[in-house]
Amino acid sequence: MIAGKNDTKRQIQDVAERFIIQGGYNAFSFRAIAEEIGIKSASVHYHFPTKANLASAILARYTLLFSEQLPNPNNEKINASLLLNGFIDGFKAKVVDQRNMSLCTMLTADKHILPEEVSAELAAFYNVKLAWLTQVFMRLEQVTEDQALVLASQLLASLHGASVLVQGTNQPDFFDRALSNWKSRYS
Amino acid sequence: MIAGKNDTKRQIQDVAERFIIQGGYNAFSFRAIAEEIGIKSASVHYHFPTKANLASAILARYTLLFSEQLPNPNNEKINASLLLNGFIDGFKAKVVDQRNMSLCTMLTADKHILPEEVSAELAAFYNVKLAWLTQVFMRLEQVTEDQALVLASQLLASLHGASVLVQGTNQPDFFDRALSNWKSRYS
DNA sequence: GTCTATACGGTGATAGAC
DNA sequence: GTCTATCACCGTATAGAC
Repeated sequence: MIAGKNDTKRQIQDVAERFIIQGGYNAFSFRAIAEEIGIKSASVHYHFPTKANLASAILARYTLLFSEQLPNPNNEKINASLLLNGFIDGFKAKVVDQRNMSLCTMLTADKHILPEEVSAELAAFYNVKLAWLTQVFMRLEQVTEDQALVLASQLLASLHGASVLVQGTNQPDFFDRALSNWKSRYS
Repeated sequence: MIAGKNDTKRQIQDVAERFIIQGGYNAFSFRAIAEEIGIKSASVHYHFPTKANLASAILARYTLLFSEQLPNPNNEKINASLLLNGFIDGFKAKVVDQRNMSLCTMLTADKHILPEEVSAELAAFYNVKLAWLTQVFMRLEQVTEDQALVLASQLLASLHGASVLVQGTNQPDFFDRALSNWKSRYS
């Protein structure tokens, strides 16, 4: 066996994450997950006792992975505008090329029906992104942290909104249109 | 009776719309709707045979109402910057003050699991908004229609993204932060 | 760890009485 | 137009065997 110890547990999270990305919190079920990976729903419950437990585990894993993949915003060897464009392109790859919304956007939409356990993880994830962007903008624009946070909020809103427009209109072009001011500013 | 002929039909749509706004397409049921307005689920099916039928009726009504409430973008008696700020403030009132996402944002999130009948209505709605904003920007910036569409896309993305950030972070302040560049530009 | 079996409520939808 | 009654699922979750 090449697979690691927690292979089934990982598979469950992978499949469930995909379901959430496609249809939100109410669109994934223990039965559907089990069927897809070839086990029974009772076995899924062995790894994750409740639905809330599974969902928050997925979100925690997602946040961790995302944090690890972000380069150090204060690494002087990397140009700040390069860092920013990399962030934008990474977002584009996820939500436009793959015709999806991000996991956190989907769960945010379902916030009203989310178990507290899950919604608690969401704010933390947004703060990771905002903190990173704030650092980058401080380098790029030589402004205070407060002013950089405003820029970070503007860009992050543009990114999330662009993904909504792309999905809603069926026109992938909207992403570049909606982000054109940011791209030209730091090209 | 003060109520009009189609009062029950209207009530059903009102309640269902609220459920969708709060939890998406999978979060409303004929039974829950019926219970809230004091009838049985079979009676709901009398007015709207299927779930897809009800959802698309709600979206069609929403689009129509929205279109009717928009002022004529080319009415020279109204200042163009006033039109734009009115649009932004209207959006803010819906998604920030009421702590909700808009109906179309929610349905867009659920696009992958939407009946074709429903998803077909979505693009049309976005196009109504974009066409209106494009007209306003043509007046404001004296630019070509293509250039105005870019501005319209940028603003609409900012608005939708801001609503996501507000929900996800629990910080209503993010709306004004994310929109500050637009507001200051046309104040 | 995974299985079978099962509990129990929710779901969209329909037939037919009033 | 609204009702009762019913259908065939699907949902989360658990007990207990292997």
